[in-house]
Amino acid sequence: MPANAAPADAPPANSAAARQPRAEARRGDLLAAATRLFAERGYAAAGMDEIARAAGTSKGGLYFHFPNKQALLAAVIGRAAELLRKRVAAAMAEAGDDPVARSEAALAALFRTLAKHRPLSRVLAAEALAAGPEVRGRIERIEDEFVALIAAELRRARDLGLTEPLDPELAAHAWFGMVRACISAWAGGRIAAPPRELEAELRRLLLRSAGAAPAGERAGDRTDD
Amino acid sequence: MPANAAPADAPPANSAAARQPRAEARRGDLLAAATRLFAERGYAAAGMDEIARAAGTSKGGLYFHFPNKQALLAAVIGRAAELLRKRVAAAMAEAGDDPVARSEAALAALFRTLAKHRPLSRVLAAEALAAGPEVRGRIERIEDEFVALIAAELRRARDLGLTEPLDPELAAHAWFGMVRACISAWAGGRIAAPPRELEAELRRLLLRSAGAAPAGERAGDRTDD
DNA sequence: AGCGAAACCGACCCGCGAGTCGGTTTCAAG
DNA sequence: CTTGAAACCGACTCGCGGGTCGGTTTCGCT
Repeated sequence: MPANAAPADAPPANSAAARQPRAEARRGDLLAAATRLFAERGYAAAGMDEIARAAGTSKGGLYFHFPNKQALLAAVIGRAAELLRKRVAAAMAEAGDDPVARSEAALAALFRTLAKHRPLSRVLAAEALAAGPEVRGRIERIEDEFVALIAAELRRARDLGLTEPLDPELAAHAWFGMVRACISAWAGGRIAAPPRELEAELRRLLLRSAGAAPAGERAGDRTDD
Repeated sequence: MPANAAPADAPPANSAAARQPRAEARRGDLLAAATRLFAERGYAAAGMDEIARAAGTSKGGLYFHFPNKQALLAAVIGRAAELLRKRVAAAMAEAGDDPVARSEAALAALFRTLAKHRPLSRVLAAEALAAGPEVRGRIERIEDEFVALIAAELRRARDLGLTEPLDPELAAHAWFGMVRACISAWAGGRIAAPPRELEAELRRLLLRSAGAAPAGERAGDRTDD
């Protein structure tokens, strides 16, 4: 009997194959549980059985949806990437044309999304890097995607004379690093400030580092959820 | 026969007990091999047997020097911490009294040391976080040590009016994050610039983010652009 | 030379957890 | 109601790797 056929990795939303919604829900639970446990105990220490139980199902059920542990991690990361992409793209689109405003918006969206999903950022930041070169590469590519996004805006800003002369790629990496470090220090309780102030202060640091004035004074955009 | 007695964790340089230098050398080889392999394959994936062999010895020999895998990792981290402490302290002492100069020096030392020991920074940055909460805490404490060092200088600088108003703790975390991100992007070949330029550009970003002029411009040195 | 401890070796043990598999339940279509 | 495929279950397998241990070599000391 052909037991496991595994719906691969990303066939849910498209085509006609959208099987029972119940399966989709389970898949979601599994992904959520995996994210939580990977973050809490670490990739290596989190057991498949444990994850399955945490999602209210069994090992067999888990292996029906994901062919192996690596694939599970990959799915978790993929989901995270998609979430971040969506939020950042939306924020940038809403910010208009000004490259400084777009950079600000992108960073703010990144910050808020990561802050809202601590376990996820933990997985992205640390646990996943210990799971082998393939996954490590995958994460690096996602990071670079965002860095490139920001670097492009920074280049435009620089060429328009809105910032000091700088290396856009390097600056974008540095910005990303700042956001990450602050998020993780905050998530670990090593910074006391509430997210709102943290974000404001961080924004000041970022803009000053590029030598840019705070875009237009139209900063009061609402992008919560 | 009492086989393993394990020289604990840090008794080498002090007191009279400095046993055969040959043992000390082995210990060093072991530590080096462990650092390399932890960085390359990850803590979980690196096997004790593999590490022993890479150091030119055997499992038994490895277990003579370190009681278990965790302790080996702890020793690797401890060694790294000591190296960083030494370099940074020396650089700061050499930089005199000016808090901006001291911050610059500390960051530069951090940068250079990490850049010179890629595998080590990899272990510090990622692998070790996946090895359990105890080790994770240990690393966080080391980081916080340096962050506190820089934060203190930043606070002084701010109170002297040498920088814009800012939150020293947050800024220190952000600085640390910038350095880390740039190092890891560079080590991964994702930034092309040679270390010298990278360091210079990074220094510019750091100082601008605090709104501080390079220390040299206020003293005898002149550094136009 | 001869003794004893430090240093080292590597075959073996054993628990743990990823992955398997035959079977059972759910459910939509006919 | 029947049927068969999708979805799910959980006991079992099995290799891998951390840790052990009895034995062997090195070497300082007298």
